[in-house]
Amino acid sequence: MGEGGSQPATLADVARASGVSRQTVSNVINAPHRVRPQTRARVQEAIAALGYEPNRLAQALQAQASRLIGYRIDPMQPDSLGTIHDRFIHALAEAVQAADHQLLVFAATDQEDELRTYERLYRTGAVDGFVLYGIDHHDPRPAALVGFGAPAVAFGRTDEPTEQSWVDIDNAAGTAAAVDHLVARGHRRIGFLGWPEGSGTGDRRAAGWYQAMRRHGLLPGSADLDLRGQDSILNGAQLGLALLDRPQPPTAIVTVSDTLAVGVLQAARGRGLTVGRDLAVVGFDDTPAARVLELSSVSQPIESAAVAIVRCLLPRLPAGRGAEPGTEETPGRLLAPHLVVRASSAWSPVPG
Amino acid sequence: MGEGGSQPATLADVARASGVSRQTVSNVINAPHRVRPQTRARVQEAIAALGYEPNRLAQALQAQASRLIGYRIDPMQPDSLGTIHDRFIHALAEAVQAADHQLLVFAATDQEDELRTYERLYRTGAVDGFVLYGIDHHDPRPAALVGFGAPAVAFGRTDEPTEQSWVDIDNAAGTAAAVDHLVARGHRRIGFLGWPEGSGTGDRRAAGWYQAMRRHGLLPGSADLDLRGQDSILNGAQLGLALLDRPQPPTAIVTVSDTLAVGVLQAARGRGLTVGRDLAVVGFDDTPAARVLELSSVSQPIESAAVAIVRCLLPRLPAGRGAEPGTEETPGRLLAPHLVVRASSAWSPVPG
DNA sequence: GGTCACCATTTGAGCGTTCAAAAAGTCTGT
DNA sequence: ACAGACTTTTTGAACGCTCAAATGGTGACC
Repeated sequence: MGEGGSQPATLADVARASGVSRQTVSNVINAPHRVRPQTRARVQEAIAALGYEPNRLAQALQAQASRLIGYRIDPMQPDSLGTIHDRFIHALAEAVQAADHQLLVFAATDQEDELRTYERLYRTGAVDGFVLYGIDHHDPRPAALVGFGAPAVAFGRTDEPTEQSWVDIDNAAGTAAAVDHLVARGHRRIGFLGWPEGSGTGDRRAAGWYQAMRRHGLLPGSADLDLRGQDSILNGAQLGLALLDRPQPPTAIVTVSDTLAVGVLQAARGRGLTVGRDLAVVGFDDTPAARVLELSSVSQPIESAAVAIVRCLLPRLPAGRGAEPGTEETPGRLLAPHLVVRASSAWSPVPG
Repeated sequence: MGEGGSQPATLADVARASGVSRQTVSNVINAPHRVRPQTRARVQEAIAALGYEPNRLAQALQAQASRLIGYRIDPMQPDSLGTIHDRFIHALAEAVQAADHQLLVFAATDQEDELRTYERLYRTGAVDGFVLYGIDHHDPRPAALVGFGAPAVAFGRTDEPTEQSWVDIDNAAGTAAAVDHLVARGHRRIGFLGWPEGSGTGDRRAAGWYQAMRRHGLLPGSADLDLRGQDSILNGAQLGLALLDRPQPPTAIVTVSDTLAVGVLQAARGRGLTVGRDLAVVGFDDTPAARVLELSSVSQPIESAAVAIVRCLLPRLPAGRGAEPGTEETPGRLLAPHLVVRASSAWSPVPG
């Protein structure tokens, strides 16, 4: 086990110590069945004695596979509350490590720089592929990666109809679950605060509200309770006030994000309403802020998403072992979120 | 520029295309002055035509330097608000890239796993060194890394008195600045909410409050306004109420973290006080939550910290160019934070 | 014109690993 | 005892790059 601060042992060192050739040592590690048990034992002893571990750089060069996955972290946008981005990175790192790869994380100043970096990292062999975060339709990044042949899987759906190129949350199901929950509590007038049309993700969350409302026979009656705006607390407060000042105000509000929901909490307070008693609010993303503020929120199964992404990516990587035939099941590309109910939506408008 | 989806060009390809040997191409890139201008031009033309970029794996193997820095991301603790951890990773990635390195980010399940991973990554040549986050005295990690000779720099001070092994924020100066600011606004009774004794960082922040209070002649008069508890919003609220219910309550409260500060905001609301009008509050870390809640907070210069860390690490890395003699200035190990004043502490208790 | 110094370029080797093929060893059956 | 069919082990080459040393060209100087 020992070993001072000296240079790490190499295959040749182990070979010399156990009186065999380098290749035999290599075989002991990579194809033990080819080596006579007696020799194998002797070599393994030497491996343990020298604390040998194969040099990853040399393996990478020979295999033409760095076993690194590239991932761009974007600077967080200053307006919104803490995101679930950090949860995603952590989950991704874990998933990638489970597949004997590692995560190479880099920063880019803008999108042009990002694209250049993707290409450089890939062409210099620094990474074998990429994971993309926050991708939506019409994003140029997936196409650019396909352009120079880099394997990539996006979190968020891309334009490519083909193969396994993305994994996404079933956003519509999330808002629909929020509506179902509120209806079950007895709410009939349920508002929605969303993002401006055009963001696929926001549109799908809006569609979930719309479909669930229609399913419960609450449309077109509540059609005027659907407002949109940029993702900021201030906007959430303003739009929230607009809803609360309606002649027939909603008893519950579903939002497209926790950020907007926090704004609604402020608006309610501004109108003298106690959330959870006079008004129900449900956010989206289950950020730390939601936990802290006792805000019900739609939680994305982001750990499962990371695992699914890696499962999609792996077979397309040079070092991707062909995935044992038994475990061949197509990974779900659309993952179901689940609603976390907290005090902000515990209230029922009708007695009983 | 072109190039389809074919294999990237190698040094040999460029050499063939421009009619010289591999080494000459290598020299054009790494030591251009050794090559006759005419030849150089021809080779550079071929490089551009083939879109050649040196293979990083091959360089790494030859140089025995991966030019990767290892960094463990820990799962965020569920209780506190969003941290500044994500800001740090981003800043670190940028700083590392500026030095022609990259960041390898990994997850570990516990500390034992973390230490094992450090050693494995280092001994397999996967990384050249490490950056440690959230280190305090008596943390076993720095010593473990020294144990197998891996270069590492910590954010937060280590036990080693030697060399450049850490960079830290001047925590005491942060809380002191908060006190100074409040005193300048006319406050005389300024409370402090800290962490339990034993965390070096928390102790230093407490010391900053204590020293500044003494300097302004407010001690021992206000000595009973110093309370401690674990970092959670609930604790902040409870300790905040304890302070506000004193016979002579404070007019301002400095906290060791934004998390506790948010608790104080809740406590104030619970007692019918409006923060910024009846009570001043200052947090620590300048998290997104502070921005959103208009909470004054001590902001850590985390981008500068990342740069300083890389500057400490670089000369100890195998690929670390010896740092041009001109820029030899010792990087500051203790960085000054600055106070961001917002509505929560805009109030003055005395007229004028 | 030959020796020397100097610049430009090439050759050979090696970083640590694995693949492919060759060589050596072991067993069986006749 | 020897061919054939194994199994086990070794050799040589390669991945793409850079270091160290060798080679080829130029001109200057006596």
